[in-house]
Amino acid sequence: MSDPTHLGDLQLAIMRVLWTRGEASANEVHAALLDERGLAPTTIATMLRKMEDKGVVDHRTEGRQFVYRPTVEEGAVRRGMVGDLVERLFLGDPTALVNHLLTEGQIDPAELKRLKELIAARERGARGGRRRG
Amino acid sequence: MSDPTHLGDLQLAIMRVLWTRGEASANEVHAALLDERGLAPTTIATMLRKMEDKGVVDHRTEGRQFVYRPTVEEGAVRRGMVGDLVERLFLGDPTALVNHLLTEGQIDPAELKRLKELIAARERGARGGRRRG
DNA sequence: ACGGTCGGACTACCGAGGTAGTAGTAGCCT
DNA sequence: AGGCTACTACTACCTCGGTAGTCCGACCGT
Repeated sequence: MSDPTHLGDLQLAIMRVLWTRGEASANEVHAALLDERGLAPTTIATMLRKMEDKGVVDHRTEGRQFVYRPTVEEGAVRRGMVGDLVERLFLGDPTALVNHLLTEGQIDPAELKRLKELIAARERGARGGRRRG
Repeated sequence: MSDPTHLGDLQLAIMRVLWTRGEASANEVHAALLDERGLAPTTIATMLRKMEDKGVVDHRTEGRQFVYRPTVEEGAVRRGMVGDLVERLFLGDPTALVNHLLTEGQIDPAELKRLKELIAARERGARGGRRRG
């Protein structure tokens, strides 16, 4: 439990707001998500509390209101969720996922050269080690 | 809501068995998943029924037992779930997912050249065409 | 000081995945 | 035929995401 690596849809949307703004009150989050999903303010507040419970956000009190802040980084969540998907759907082989992306036509042909550059950069620069851990 | 594009972990494992073998009885599925996750046979059977309910599998009766068959293809599920993830986590940009895979070091350096070949193949051959529908 | 408003707290509820026991039934073996 | 066995069907629970109403307390303005 409390695996910060599994977030639902709403939770992700909320996290996105938090990641973008650094921090936000429940109200601000609600406002930010209003057009995207017309939810009641209480829903957002409840979700935020549940998320704090789970440990993915944090809050401090400012006046009467809570200002929430993410406690997990976007990268970590991405890693977790992508890793999870790769595990479940591609038996742990990330390359298979890339292959899927490629062959299922989800990648714009125009993007292909960008990808090649990415790979080239990866080949040059990144022998295994140097993630900022 | 019968979206065949969202399957849980167990469901995926079951589908994998079904995809691999073409069809299987509840018992066979159970046997196939026994070491991977030590579940009760009834659990598998229940799950299978729920999945039939949801429309992702189908069964025919053979003697006393049900032989289940997938009604959705692996590719469709992959497309759905990967697309979902891309939507939720990468704002609909699949290239960003590839980029993530690359920069997060989840791709073996050795795989990089395979990827380049994949991309090259995609650039050459694959203008939308050659997969069945 | 009092009442209104704003916002968090609590509570409730739904659906789906997951897990499994028990009941029922049909077929088979003796 | 009668009982055993191997299935499925039913049912029950738990967890978690999602959704929202209501309540209560604090703060602010008059």
